[in-house]
Amino acid sequence: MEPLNHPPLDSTALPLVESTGNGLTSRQELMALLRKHDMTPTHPRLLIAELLFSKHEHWSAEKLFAKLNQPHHQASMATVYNTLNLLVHKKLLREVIVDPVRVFYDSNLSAHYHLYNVDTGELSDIGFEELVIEQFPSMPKDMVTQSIDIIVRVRPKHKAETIPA
Amino acid sequence: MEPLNHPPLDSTALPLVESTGNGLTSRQELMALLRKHDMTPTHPRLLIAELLFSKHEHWSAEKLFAKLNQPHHQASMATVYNTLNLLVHKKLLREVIVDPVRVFYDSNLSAHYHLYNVDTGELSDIGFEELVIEQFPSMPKDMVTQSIDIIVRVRPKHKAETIPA
DNA sequence: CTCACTGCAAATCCTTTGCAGCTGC
DNA sequence: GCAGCTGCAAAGGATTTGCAGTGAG
Repeated sequence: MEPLNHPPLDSTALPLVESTGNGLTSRQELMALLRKHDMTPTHPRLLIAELLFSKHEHWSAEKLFAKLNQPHHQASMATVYNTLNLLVHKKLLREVIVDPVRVFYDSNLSAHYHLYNVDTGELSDIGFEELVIEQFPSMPKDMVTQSIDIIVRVRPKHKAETIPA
Repeated sequence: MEPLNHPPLDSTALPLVESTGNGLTSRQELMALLRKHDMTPTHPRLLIAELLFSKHEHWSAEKLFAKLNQPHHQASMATVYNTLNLLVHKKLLREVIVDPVRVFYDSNLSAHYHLYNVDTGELSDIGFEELVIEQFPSMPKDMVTQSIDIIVRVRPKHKAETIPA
């Protein structure tokens, strides 16, 4: 899925690999993926990559760490963060900033947007076709668009607003 | 400036007051504003409100604190945070989350979007008319849209990408 | 006078870093 | 074997909190 009516994105902002997610990527494929991006395919990294790339899902560092700390799975928090940051820099992973205290990582690199349930902290996708931008502002000269993040914050209709103090 | 082709926003998500910013709001007006929202108009709060509401600008807690700590201006960091959070809850201020480590506060409550310069950390406005959403996804039933945050991340064309490790 | 607000400092939370030991190739 | 990676624990930075003192009405 390529940007259609998007303004031109900086080419380096586009995925450097074919969309990795979705399928159950095999061990071999994961190793190849890491190697291709100059990352030594170590055990912890493979475990992390397996979770991230086997299926499009939104992960937080904490959630990932919790999942890893099951039998046969392990990596330290530091390694989880290191690997996540590395994957983001390598553009194999997208950082979704919805809340200063809740950063999500998304292996879905195709153009899409996000729906954030403020009540539950749940994050879900809005397909690229579901939200159409017709007119886009002209960019300042010498500037390139790196990404367009759209977050639609929703909450349950019934839930009364909590306004403290 | 009212939403035009936006999907209907939850009414409580709309400004409860006439757009306060822009003009140089007087001391009296600021006191009235705070009182109207059940906030005791104390000295520190007035100083903070003065900076926030006299002109549409993007403030971080830190920047605000720095500005306050000049002669005749003072408030502790705790009070700055307390006041900012309070104003956000009262919907007199909008939180703009662009970076987990860089939260901005915006007194411009009218519908608009943001342009974030990744290189300098500078945040600027994209007018509501400059970016037109033509098609909007249908919301899950029982859900109301609280806000639509659009952040266009840009960086200087010339600047080489920094990919560590 | 009273309740709410303030400021300080300590506490939290998430994330990063320093560094010694381990591991992929 | 050696560079690169890991884990631990300590450091860091931003925000929050506890609490005694202060000030608005």
